[in-house]
Amino acid sequence: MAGARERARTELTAEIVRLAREQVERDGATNLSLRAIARDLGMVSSAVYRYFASRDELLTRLIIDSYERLGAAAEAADAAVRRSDHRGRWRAIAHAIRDWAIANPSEYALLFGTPVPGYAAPQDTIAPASRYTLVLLNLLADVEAAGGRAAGRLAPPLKRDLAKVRATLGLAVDETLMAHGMAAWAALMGAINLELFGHLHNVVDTPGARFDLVVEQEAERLFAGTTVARRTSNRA
Amino acid sequence: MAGARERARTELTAEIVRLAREQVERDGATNLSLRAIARDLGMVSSAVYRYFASRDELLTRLIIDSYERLGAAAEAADAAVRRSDHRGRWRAIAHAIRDWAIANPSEYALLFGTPVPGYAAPQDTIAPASRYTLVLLNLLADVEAAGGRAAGRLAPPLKRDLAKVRATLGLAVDETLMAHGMAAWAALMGAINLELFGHLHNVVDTPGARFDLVVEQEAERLFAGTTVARRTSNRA
DNA sequence: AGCAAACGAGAGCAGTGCTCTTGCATCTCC
DNA sequence: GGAGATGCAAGAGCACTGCTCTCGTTTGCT
Repeated sequence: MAGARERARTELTAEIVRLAREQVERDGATNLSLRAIARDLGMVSSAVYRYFASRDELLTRLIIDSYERLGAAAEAADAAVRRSDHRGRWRAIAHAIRDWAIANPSEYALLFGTPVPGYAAPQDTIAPASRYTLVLLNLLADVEAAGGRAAGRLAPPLKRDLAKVRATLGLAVDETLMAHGMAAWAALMGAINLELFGHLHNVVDTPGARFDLVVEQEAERLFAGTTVARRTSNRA
Repeated sequence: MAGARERARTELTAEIVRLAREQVERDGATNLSLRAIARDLGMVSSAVYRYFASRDELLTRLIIDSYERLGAAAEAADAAVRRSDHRGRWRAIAHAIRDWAIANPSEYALLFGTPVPGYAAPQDTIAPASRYTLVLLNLLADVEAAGGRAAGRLAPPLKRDLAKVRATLGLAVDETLMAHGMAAWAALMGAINLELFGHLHNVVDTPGARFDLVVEQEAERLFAGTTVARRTSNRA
């Protein structure tokens, strides 16, 4: 089995992806060049098209991989904290996402930056894309199970959407709590975006401290009503 | 005065910018092509370089214009609300920013999406860039003047940075309140980003309703302690 | 009137994504 | 094991891109 041809194919495919990722990290996604990859490989440009039908297809592959890495980072951070320490888990997840973004700015931009105009995300990206959000949703479910509730009243259409999400994912999370969780998610991503895309220059030089603030504020909002876990070590 | 040559120059410059903006709106910033503009103008591509030294310079011009428009929209929305109705002003500003983003997605992406790798924002973009944030900061100053205070303790380095900002801008805003304002700002931009860049697909179909939620939550956080304005019409 | 600056046109360089043909290597089926 | 189908790399080529340089012409200022 594993004919020489097939093995060469998978190896070359992996090599292309590796070089592509290097290029994206160095020059950004817009400057990804199939021809440059071909040159590095000692091949002619048309040969690369045997492995990826187009530049977009290669980009899609990179996007999927990046989502998986981000998801893995979030999962690992979450898993390292005691299950009942919801605040600690939130902090860990949020910082893991930010740390990953800081460490891999080009990849983060690939996922959360400007979408390429012509490019429509294919179906096979949505599963990996939801991996890191699932970590947050699972945390919400645990909060709910521990008796956490969120105050407030939701607009009926939003409530309906969220009920649908709950049904689809099979998660036991109250719509209101989920809505608060999504607001926290938006604040988290917004803080990272502002920091990473340079909108804080000439404003604040310590984005890390500001990020902590956002995380803490969201924690306060999400877990203020939670009546669990005799207050033990809550510090990160 | 206004020699024919000079007049022709300013007219052509304006025409180039107009065509460039059209192109960005239609095809996105990455697909902006000087050659295409030259074609539309009936000129040869090299002639355009008499007016803009490079593609980046033209993009910078577009960015500045867009920041000005966004700033103007925010200012207008703020001005339409009674000064003492801080909640209403926050709502108006937030919705104005979002509405502008929805109406001009490509321009918004130009401002807040992935920065072009090689591109460093020139000095002359930072003043227009801070125009819409100034609207928010002025609101904070009014809240402060009305006796609004924010709870919580800030990390010393963040507090120092914010004090510097206050000194630079000459704004009378407590650091803690400013920090809360910046968190609200991050949440606002995060919500818009997620909505506009398609990260809510397969999650929530009514981003408008969800956006309202974020705005309301931030309003709650910012103005909970404010002890002003006998509660009158607070509805948008 | 004379001169310098501004200007548009054109050719050209280096790069891009992508297609098509051509010949060789490999794998598969009889 | 040989014959035919398939996979693959190479090369040429098309239609683009940003940008540079040169070369006449037009314009405006002195």
